[in-house]
Amino acid sequence: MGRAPCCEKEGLRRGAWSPEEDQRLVAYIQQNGHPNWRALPRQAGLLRCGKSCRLRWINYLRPDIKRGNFSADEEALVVRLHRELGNRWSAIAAQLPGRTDNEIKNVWHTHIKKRLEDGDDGEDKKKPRKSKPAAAAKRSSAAKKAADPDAVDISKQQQPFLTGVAGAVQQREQRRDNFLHGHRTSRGPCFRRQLWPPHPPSRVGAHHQGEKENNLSSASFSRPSKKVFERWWTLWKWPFPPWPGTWPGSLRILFFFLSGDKNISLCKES
DNA sequence: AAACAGGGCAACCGCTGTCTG
DNA sequence: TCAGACAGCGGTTGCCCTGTT
Repeated sequence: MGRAPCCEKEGLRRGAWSPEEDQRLVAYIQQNGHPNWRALPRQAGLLRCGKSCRLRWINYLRPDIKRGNFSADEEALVVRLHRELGNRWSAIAAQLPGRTDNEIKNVWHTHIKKRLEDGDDGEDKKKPRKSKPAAAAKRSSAAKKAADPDAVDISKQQQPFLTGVAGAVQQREQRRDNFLHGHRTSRGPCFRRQLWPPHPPSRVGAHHQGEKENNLSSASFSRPSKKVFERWWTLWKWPFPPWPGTWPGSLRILFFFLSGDKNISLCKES
């Protein structure tokens, strides 16, 4: 089965994002969320591929991104998780709030891996990795300036704007993120079947209803379709994810099933 | 001061899994 | 059951920056 390209290649910008593009993307997501990445660039007036927009948002513009060097504790956690999970960067990222899978992957390949190869197990020695001062912060703006001589430093000019966006978007995403993080950030059926039902109904509902209606409120929770629920039931024989110790949360999921209440809190209990 | 090499990170690419109709 | 469409994942690449000679 062939696959259509994710976007028309002609006439689309590539490479480093300009501050103006960033601002457009953030403003659009603030207003509408991102129910459909493919349609987003057109609707937001961006000459970018939907995948590119998604990546930019997830890896750079998202308000809850933590910038700066990894602490020794974070690195140790990455080492330990990598030992347990392998190269499942998104699963590792799920355990490090504010860090993206891409960032963790880069840090692993550029710093941690080398240190481990040199005999440092990464857990005993709590020294932070050596860093080039402000290099990371410089890079993105420098790249933009290279692409656009009139570009300004995002870190100064846009941060207040982005911070303002943070509240609205974060609130909107929070409920869904807490519940879905484990699923969405995992890859492959094996992992999902170990930790989650194959199709958490909330994700299914959110994803597809959001696509159809293209509005943010519908991109939050919704009751799963009959078909989805039947498949889920067939695979698990039980409407709850089989997590030990999570039944209170699961009971809320049951309530969610029965009530279809979109406002129910589904935060996973720790 | 200039040239070069390597490091570091953002972005891209190709693929997979899962959905709906 | 199948085809088409989508989001998301991990691997890879390109380019800028920094340190060294």
